[in-house]
Amino acid sequence: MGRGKIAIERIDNRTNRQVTFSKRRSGLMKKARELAILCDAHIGLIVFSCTGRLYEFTSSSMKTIIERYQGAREENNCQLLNPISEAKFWKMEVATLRQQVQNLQNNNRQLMGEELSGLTIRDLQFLQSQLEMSLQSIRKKKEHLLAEEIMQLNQKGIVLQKKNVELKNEVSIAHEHKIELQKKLSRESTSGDGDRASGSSDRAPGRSTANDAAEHISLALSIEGHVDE
Amino acid sequence: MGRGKIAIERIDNRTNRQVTFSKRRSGLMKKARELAILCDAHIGLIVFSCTGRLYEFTSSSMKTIIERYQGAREENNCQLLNPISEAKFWKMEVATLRQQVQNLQNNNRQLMGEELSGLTIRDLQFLQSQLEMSLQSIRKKKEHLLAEEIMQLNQKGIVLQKKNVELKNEVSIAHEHKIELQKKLSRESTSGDGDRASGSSDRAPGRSTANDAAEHISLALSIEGHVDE
DNA sequence: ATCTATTCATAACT
DNA sequence: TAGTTATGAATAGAT
Repeated sequence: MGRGKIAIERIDNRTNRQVTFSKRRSGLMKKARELAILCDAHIGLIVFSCTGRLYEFTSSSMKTIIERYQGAREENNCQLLNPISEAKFWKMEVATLRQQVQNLQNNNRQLMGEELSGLTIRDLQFLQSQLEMSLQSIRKKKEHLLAEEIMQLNQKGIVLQKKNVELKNEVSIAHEHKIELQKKLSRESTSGDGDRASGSSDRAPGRSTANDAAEHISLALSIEGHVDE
Repeated sequence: MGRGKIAIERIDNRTNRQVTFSKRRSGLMKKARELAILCDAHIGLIVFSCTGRLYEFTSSSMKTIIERYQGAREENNCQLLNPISEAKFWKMEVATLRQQVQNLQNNNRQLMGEELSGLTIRDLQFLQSQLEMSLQSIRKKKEHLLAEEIMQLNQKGIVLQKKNVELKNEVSIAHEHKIELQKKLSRESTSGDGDRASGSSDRAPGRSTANDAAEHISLALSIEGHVDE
């Protein structure tokens, strides 16, 4: 990237190397910062130039990162670096975290509309608009979920209706078979009556079953819809 | 760089965040390596994902870099002593607190309308009514504060008006004194004119001052009132 | 994981 | 040392 491509190997020209160091260093730091913010990562970046100057980036505190690194990098760090200051460090860490917990709890309470004394009108105004925005995104999310659920129910309904049509066809086919059989029977015996009545009472229940299913589905949808408002 | 530009702020979607973390992490590591090679720099890069996984890059050895860093930062923390168990205890405490902080942060984010994926409609419904209650109590509190402020301003206004009346009286008394003095003077000299003009121009400013103060107070009140809506 | 349209980073130049 | 620009890299979103 740049006017020309360069091989990744030590830059011989002194000035060039310095310029490139400066540019790429800031690029690297920027990327590190972005990664930390975008992905909620904890990052420590230490850079010594070849002249020995120190540059660093941390998303929180380098001390924390290094301690955590040493902790994660096996538990044998008790001898490599401080044993007593380690205890000190963790104690500090505990204090910091306790403070953080306090702050978060306080924040939480305020977001829940509690513990509002001590806030100025401006603070309250800010809180209010924050909550209004929250509500907006929650409502949006909920609408999205509901819409999805409705779509799924609709599709289920369509499938059921199709099945109903198929079943209805099967029923009428079965019915016709039955009529034919009865005709055969009536031809074999002497009487040709007592057949039309049972035929009409068979077809009617077939249609009403399909209608019931459709009504049931739309009822379910309207109930879900009411939850939103 | 990508199909679209994204703002540098925490990525809400969990999957997206993980994918971006993975991509950008390797990008960052690559850049760090290139910088180290190109410019002969000593680099240590530590990355903890938000799930706590550790990734690192070093141009040489992390231990060396960290020691050099701590040396450069002049942190003289070298004294070997005891209680590893104490350290352990505090470490545990830290772990607990970190968990608590995570939970609180999560809670906070949800109250702020972020990180809503994974919540059911019921959860969202609950969150929504919680926020609506919060808003209600915040609005109430704000109204209370505003009412208080308005009352104070009103009282201030009353005090000022009283003072204005007093001052006006003083002014008119002074004016009458002046008239008397001028009458005496005109009796002593020959001319009896050049007095009425200055008299009327004296009294008019006195009234307009009182009116200005009253207008100013009611203006302030109406501005404060607008903040509410 | 792979692909590609875009945005970004930066090598050379000024 | 800082600013500009042409070009190669990185990567967001889609597959």
